[in-house]
Amino acid sequence: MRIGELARRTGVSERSLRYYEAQGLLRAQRTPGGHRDYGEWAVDRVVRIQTLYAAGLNSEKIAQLLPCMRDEDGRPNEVATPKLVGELTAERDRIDRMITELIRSRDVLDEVIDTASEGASAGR
Amino acid sequence: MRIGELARRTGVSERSLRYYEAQGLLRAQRTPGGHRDYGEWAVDRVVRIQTLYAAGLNSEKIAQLLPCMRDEDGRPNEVATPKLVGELTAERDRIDRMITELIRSRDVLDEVIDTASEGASAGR
DNA sequence: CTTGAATCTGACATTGATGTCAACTTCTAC
DNA sequence: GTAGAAGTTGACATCAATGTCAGATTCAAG
Repeated sequence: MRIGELARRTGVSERSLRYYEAQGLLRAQRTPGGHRDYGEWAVDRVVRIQTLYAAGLNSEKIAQLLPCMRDEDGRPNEVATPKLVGELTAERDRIDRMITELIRSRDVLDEVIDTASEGASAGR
Repeated sequence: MRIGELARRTGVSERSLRYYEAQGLLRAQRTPGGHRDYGEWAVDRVVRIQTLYAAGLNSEKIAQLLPCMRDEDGRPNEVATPKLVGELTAERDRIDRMITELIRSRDVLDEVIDTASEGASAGR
């Protein structure tokens, strides 16, 4: 498929897809005329990239991590080096702390929302 | 206390504290000479601000939200308007989705880390 | 008073993914 | 072959919190 379809199917802009390629996250075959041509696997790949970006990893870490991830149908292409494992562990812990903080923030919002809703239904 | 001490005690840079003030998030008394003078309450306030920033809220939302939060010792100073409640609910749901995504990312990292660790201890 | 630490304001830089625009090329359907 | 849709590259803009620097002022202690 070409870039337009991939963008539509993943909800990611063409601009970002080209950026991913520049970052070494997403390779594409080229047509004789130079247009990018993606296989079905690209959809899954883009979703993964987005998820990892959302978790606060930068392009470089994602580029190192992707080949170590298990495909739905197979084994990883690479195994993380000890250095990478160390960095990923740090990321993991960061994400863990972030989850804790987010839960706290969510609880705060819930309380404010609840308070306002109670106040709206009765003059407590 | 003055800005240096507040920065030290909260781990937030002086630059950011001044920025919070400019955004209407953090008020300060002023000495006759114009230096900022904070009460003890400021420490807690800054921590809250940081937590909400980490949750992806922008300055404007935080400014609206802060007066609706319950102080440790008392009731909120304001109750959220219906409009604000709507916006906060959207934020709450966004945070909720983000937590789900983060957990997924954390799991992915754990798997990659575990795979590499297994491989290091035995040739499986 | 003096001196050095701390603070003030204001300006400019940074970061990194993404938006947007321009000029050009390729593809597809007629 | 031709028109219009879709794709290409490259450049510049954006956003928002924070870093950093400069020059001036204030504070606190001797």
